[in-house]
Amino acid sequence: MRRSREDAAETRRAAVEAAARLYRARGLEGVSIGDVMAEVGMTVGGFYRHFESREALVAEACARAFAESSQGHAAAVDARGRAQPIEVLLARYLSAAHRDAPAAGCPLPALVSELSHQAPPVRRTFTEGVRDMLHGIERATPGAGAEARLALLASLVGAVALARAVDDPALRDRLLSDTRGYWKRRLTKPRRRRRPAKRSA
Amino acid sequence: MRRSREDAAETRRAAVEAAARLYRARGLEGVSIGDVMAEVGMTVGGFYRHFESREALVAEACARAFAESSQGHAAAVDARGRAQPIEVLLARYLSAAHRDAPAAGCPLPALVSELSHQAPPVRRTFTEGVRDMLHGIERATPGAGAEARLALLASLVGAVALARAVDDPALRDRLLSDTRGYWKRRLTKPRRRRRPAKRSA
DNA sequence: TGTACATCAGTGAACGCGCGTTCACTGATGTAC
DNA sequence: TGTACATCAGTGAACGCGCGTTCACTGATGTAC
Repeated sequence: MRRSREDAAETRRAAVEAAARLYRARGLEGVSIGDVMAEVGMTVGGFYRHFESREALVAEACARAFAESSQGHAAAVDARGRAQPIEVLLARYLSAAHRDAPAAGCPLPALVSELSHQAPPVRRTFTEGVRDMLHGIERATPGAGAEARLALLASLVGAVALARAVDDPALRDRLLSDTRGYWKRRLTKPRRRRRPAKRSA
Repeated sequence: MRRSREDAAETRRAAVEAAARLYRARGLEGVSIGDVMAEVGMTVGGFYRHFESREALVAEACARAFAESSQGHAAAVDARGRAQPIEVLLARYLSAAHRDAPAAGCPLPALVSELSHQAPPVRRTFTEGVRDMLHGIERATPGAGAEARLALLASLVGAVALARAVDDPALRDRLLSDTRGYWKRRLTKPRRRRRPAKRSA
């Protein structure tokens, strides 16, 4: 039952996309090759026509997940190429919608603590993803220092990961809203609408 | 080969302790019951004399890991029961030593992203651990607001988890030191050695 | 205190299961003439 | 353009393996008298 080259390429693409979703939703250990192939309507056997090993798929799916999600909130660049204000990034990243839909969200909170046990190629991909997100933050916080940016990155990832892990609804919400409130105040305090007003003039 | 009641209790205790270490080091999916029993010098069969199931051990080992680690840096209480200053908590939690020894460290960064896939009892235990750590932070930051404390909690967990996940040594260090630098400045800015100095007196 | 027996902590083999990977096979697609 | 053949995407069964759990067994410990 050979398929055309286009069909085959599409199968491969769909498998990577499905894996990128499933891994974020259930974790790297929670998804088998059979799960991924079933998701694209095929059986396990065909997998090895497209990928050398399970690990190869994991690495590729991670890369794809980062690409997808940085087109979303993390990119912080709008349709006209302007950096989006930090408020938008905070509101999107630290939203209940993001917390409740890991399959379509940022791979960082979904996979952080599994990653130290992964093979080098996967960790390399992940590291690139962290750098990408840091660049997004830099674009969105022109006035902030390097330390604040790293602390913000850690805070975003930690808040979403914790909000997903915890089982108390109130705490799940507070983790997001308080973290959002803190950084919004910190990073938009000056409120320079036109110019900063002099202190007593 | 029956053992005395004391020996049996010690076996159980040692198994929980070993599991608490192994789970933090290798993740919940990376440790089998055989691994845990081998660590205490026994074979798999004996396991079910002490625990109802694997899941029961996971929940208990999580609780134990939190108890251990809150006696360490997270407690923020010294030998005389005084709350330790926030600098000490930051320096310990965001240290290379903590990053490089997950087996003895805080379970939060070690297990966060695996937790949303765990059974209810494990998540409940974990949630308690998050609350404990938040209380530790509250004791160490008497002047801070609720939002800052949640943001700090998220930042601590995120920074250590990311620092472990990433494979670039420079970034591994920056995640810790910049996050530490940011919060130290934020939370100890006033520098009131004795009293705050009046602005122009 | 001493003896007889029940208990049960730990052993090690066995179970069913799901996993990653391999393989002989099939038949539509691609290619050479 | 038409035909003959090689290619190879996908199938489905099989493999070896490690896992969580069960079980008959063992012999030291605990208990009843």
